[in-house]
Amino acid sequence: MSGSRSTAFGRPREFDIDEALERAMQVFWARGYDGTSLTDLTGAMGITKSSMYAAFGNKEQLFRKAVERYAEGPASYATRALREPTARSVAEAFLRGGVRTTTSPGCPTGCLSVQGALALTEQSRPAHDTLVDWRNDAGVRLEERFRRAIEEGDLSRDADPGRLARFIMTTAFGIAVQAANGLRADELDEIVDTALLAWPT
Amino acid sequence: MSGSRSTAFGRPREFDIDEALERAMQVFWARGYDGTSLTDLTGAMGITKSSMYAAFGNKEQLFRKAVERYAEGPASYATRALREPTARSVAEAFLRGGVRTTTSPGCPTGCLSVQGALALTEQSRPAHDTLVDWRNDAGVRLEERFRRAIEEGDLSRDADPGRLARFIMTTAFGIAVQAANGLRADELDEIVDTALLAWPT
DNA sequence: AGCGTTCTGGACCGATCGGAACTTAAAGCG
DNA sequence: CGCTTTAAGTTCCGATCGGTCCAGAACGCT
Repeated sequence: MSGSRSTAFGRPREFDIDEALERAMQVFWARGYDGTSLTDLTGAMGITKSSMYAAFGNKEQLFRKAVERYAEGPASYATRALREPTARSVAEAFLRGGVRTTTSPGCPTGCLSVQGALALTEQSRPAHDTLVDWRNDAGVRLEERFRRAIEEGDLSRDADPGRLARFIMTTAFGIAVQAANGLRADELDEIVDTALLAWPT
Repeated sequence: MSGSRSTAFGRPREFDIDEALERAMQVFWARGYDGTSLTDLTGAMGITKSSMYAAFGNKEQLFRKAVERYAEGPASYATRALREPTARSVAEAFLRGGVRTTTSPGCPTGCLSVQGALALTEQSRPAHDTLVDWRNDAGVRLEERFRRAIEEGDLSRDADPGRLARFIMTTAFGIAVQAANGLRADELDEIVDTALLAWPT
């Protein structure tokens, strides 16, 4: 973890490591892991390969850190949504947040967790697995939140938390693909409206 | 279009062009356009690069032909679904078909049209555009079918065909991602059940 | 000043990328 | 039999891939 030590010993870093990571995240977001070369990355980050390797390790570790930054930044709506008071408002906040992030101006369309490494290749396996785990974790957290909602009484005891979580996650993933397909935010919000019609009363 | 001429003039082709295309489709399906190298392709196809170039042109054209084969093969459920008698049964057949194809044993999980080239890179732009067009076309055909259903009276005049089509497409894309995520067919079928609860009465 | 430590820029690495070229092989036809 | 045509197999191409190495530069510390 030498990348975050700010107590300078030796020559100080000449670039902003957060800014560089932000740029790397944007490139991975737009082009995916396989489609992004070191030249793409260092070009966008404004640093040389040696600086990148010294600060982040290698391409694979840089991707992992970019995903972490994505989770805490553009995808932070997911964690925030879990704090909504009812299961239904959790689901709605989750989907609305997905719409906003996948269509945010100045950012690539779509979702890094979906288009970062959906296909599985030899060299993208670590990146692929990272994203599979993250997507599944998100579903599990949603399921646990829905289970709590049943205990709290704002969701019917007949409801299946796992099934609802998988449905919401599916809708969110579909929205990410549609955003990459060029759909506008208002069209995606209509999709959220429609999906929520399936929500148990 | 010299690839399909079977009237032999000159040395006859020693491999089955359909079989080779099938293999190429499978590789693109699993690894995506960017993640697939010519070595991957020719290795799976059992031919050399020169044979591939002579028969299919280049990697990009091979991808296009693989997508066409996918559309007529594994994804043919989409066209068949449109012939269902009612809008609702069209939607259900479309989604059930998606579940079956994205979880078919012996084939890669997920959907070629989604994971073939979701991210946009310099070299994948043609493949990416091909898939964007195809996905949007599928939505348009669904929308037209729903519009016809309104005229035929099996769908309410209050329904919005475009909105419904986008919702069904979104669910189908989400299912493709979930399949790539490792969900089982029965879990995906539950998602279809849930999504159809949003269908207008 | 000298030293240890860390960062920078650029040269360099073997491997692989998509693709072209060239030779050899197998067919029909006169 | 040549002659033409097309496919197969091999070699080679320039470019790029992810990654390493090294000399020099910029700091804190003594």
